[in-house]
Amino acid sequence: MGPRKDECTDCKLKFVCFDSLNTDELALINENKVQIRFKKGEIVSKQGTFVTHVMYIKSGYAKIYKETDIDNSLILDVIPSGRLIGLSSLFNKDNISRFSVAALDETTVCSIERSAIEKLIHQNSLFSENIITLLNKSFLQFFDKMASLTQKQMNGRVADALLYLSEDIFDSNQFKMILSRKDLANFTGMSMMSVVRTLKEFKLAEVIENKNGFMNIKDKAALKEISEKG
Amino acid sequence: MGPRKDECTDCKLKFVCFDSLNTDELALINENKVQIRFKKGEIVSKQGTFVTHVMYIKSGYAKIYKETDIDNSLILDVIPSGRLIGLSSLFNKDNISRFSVAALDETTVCSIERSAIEKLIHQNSLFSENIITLLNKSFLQFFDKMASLTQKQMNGRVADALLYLSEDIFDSNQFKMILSRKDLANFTGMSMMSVVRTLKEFKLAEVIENKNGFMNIKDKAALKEISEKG
DNA sequence: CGCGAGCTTGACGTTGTTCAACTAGAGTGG
DNA sequence: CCACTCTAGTTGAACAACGTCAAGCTCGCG
Repeated sequence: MGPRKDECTDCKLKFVCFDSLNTDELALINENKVQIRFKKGEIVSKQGTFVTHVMYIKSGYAKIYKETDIDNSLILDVIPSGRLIGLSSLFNKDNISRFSVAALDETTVCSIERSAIEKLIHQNSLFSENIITLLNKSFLQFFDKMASLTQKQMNGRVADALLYLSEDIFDSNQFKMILSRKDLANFTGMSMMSVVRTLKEFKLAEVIENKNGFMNIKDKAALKEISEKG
Repeated sequence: MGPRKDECTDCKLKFVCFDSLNTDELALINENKVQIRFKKGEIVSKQGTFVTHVMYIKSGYAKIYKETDIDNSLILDVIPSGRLIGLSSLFNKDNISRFSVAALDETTVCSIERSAIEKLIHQNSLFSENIITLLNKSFLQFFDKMASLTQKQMNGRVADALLYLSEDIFDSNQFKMILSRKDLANFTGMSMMSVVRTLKEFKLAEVIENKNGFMNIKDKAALKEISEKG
């Protein structure tokens, strides 16, 4: 978890909105960022602290979660590499973070000064458009998640979570289970025991396979049907 | 519900982000907008259609909702006058609306060409900042709503809904109940019957009063306590 | 080999939904 | 002005969904 400097200009991973920046602008980002490695489980950013940075996930995975009660939280989203965290705090007068971020695996984060991003939004309208596009993508995604959480029951919600991991995060039917059962519970708004029972049902129905910390979606069609039936 | 032209430049109601526009820019909005009146219950914009406009609520109230099943929906938000709807569709390639909008009362809407707003975002960075600020305010609000819906049980969710109406929409302890029981159910993720029972409890505990379509919050402290206990 | 964290299981209790019957009030036509 | 109808709201009883509790398991690690 030591700070480190890599050049943004050389970064092969720069994504979406960074495309619209010229060399000078990338240099501004470069001067105002720190690269940090986190181990699995480490907290990247803590709810209630001041938001001074936007985080770019260079490699690994992170979860964004709201801490509600002790021992209870809500995972708002799972973030793979190539995506930004904390855009929703831009231009926010009340500077206090409304959520925490933690690494779900060995994860490298570029922590970029918020003010640098805000400056670029002012001077580069294409960058600004890209930021708005990114925000709006998450927006629509959250609407769907909200509908899933409120309108579906356990089978449907677990199916949605697995499909989300498979399609949006890993783009594969087989993936490492970076979410613990407790995490899955907090992601679906269920108790851990209910998650376990639901996964067991799926396993018995031969819809999924789950061994050694890996998830294998054997029958995606069935999973989609479960998701749609609610 | 006939179209009509009022001058944006004269509009006393122009809000937040429109402050940052100069006379020419306001004129662009003016040339690309239509003002429409809706009666209570009328649909302003329908899920599944193409998004071509951003809507400004000039007077009245609207609900934004996702239609899930027949006879079931989820109210994402209630919008009072002075606010914009449809910002989340800006710069979205996939142009199809993910939610419906309906009037909750006699409501006047200014329907503004999406492309005009997008053009202004490109040419006026302060406007662009204001749009991002607005988007982010809703973002943080949705996080809270999601936490409420998933972590609290009925009493807490109904309390949250009433507090939201009281504090964020009407800014008063007494207000016209623009949401029907069914609406309240779709807003809190409950069945209508459970909403009725919960409100009855609140009435018996003298926390609220509810007659002739008006809601009166008699004991806000108690309501807040219910909200916090979950 | 033993310890502990994460996971699994079953029995049980609570929460909230469903169904069905009923009521109140608003609008309609005679 | 009165029945008539229609919709929104209300109520209770039965039931399903889900969480809680407590016990036991598994596997990696010292």
